[in-house]
Amino acid sequence: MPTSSRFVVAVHALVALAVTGDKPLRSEDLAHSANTSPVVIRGLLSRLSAAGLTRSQLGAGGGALLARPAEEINLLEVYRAVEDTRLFTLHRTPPPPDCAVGSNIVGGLQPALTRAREAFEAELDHTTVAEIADEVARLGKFTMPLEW
Amino acid sequence: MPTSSRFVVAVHALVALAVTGDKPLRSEDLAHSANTSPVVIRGLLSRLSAAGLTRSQLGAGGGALLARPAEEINLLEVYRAVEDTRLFTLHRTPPPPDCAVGSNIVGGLQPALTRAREAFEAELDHTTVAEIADEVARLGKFTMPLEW
DNA sequence: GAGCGTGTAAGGGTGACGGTTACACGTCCC
DNA sequence: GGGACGTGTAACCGTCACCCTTACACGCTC
Repeated sequence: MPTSSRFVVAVHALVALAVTGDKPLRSEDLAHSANTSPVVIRGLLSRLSAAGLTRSQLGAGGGALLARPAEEINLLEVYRAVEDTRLFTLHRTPPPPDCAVGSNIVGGLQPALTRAREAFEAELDHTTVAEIADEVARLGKFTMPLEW
Repeated sequence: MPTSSRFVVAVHALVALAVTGDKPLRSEDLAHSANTSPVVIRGLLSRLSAAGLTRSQLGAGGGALLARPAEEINLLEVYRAVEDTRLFTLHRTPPPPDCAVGSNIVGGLQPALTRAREAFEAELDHTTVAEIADEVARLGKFTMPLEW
């Protein structure tokens, strides 16, 4: 089972902020770009700002901004901000303790699962939002900052 | 969002078969060990046998057996047999093509997502069911084959 | 041939997810 | 200072995957 779409949409929003520069973007603008609703975007921005990745300006002319340069935001931070980071679901109901296999399978399996998760997260850790933004600019043949 | 519990339960079943040796185990036995229902186990065994990891003996005294030595079954095979291997969900509805970010975000992000998935799968690839079974036997202080 | 065990289909309960509506609050602009 | 703007959050709903249960036809062993 895959993750939710929150991660990809959150990266989408951060990339949009990165290519736009210092101009605040409204949740409505981001929602249009990601083809979702402003409330969903605001929910994501709420998590991202709690994680220190974005900040918001209220009032007219307001919107969301990156709290840090895009070069200093990596995908692991985004992932942790918006997703449940447990990659594996254990048994819905725990195995019986009187079973030699059932009582030890989780302990025996945990190290391998942890290694897999760490390898996954390490890969996200060394990709930045700026790199994705650069790639998007290259594919879209535009230069930053992008005017909307 | 995590995977389903199918992966962990499938490994559980394979480990149970591994520690038991050549004796077939019924879906009911495996269900008891994993604290789930026989039908769920049979659904998993159906996928595992399709992937060439187990085989089933019908009739009285029948049950499931490993199709190969546990040393030759790695966790990646199990994972691929029972799970949806797409780790990331893209936008629920695709971004509009007239948006410079929306039309290129997927292409720009894909390489990073692929690297993360490959790192994850590579880790699963070099752990075998036999290793997990050994670890479970060590934790449970029993020797294989285990009598039930 | 009788019983055992598998394989699979159908139906239901549960929970996460994403969309929508609604509204209170803070902030900027005139 | 008043009004418009935009955020933040709660509540509700439809949808879907997941897992459980029941049910039953088929094949194999004894």
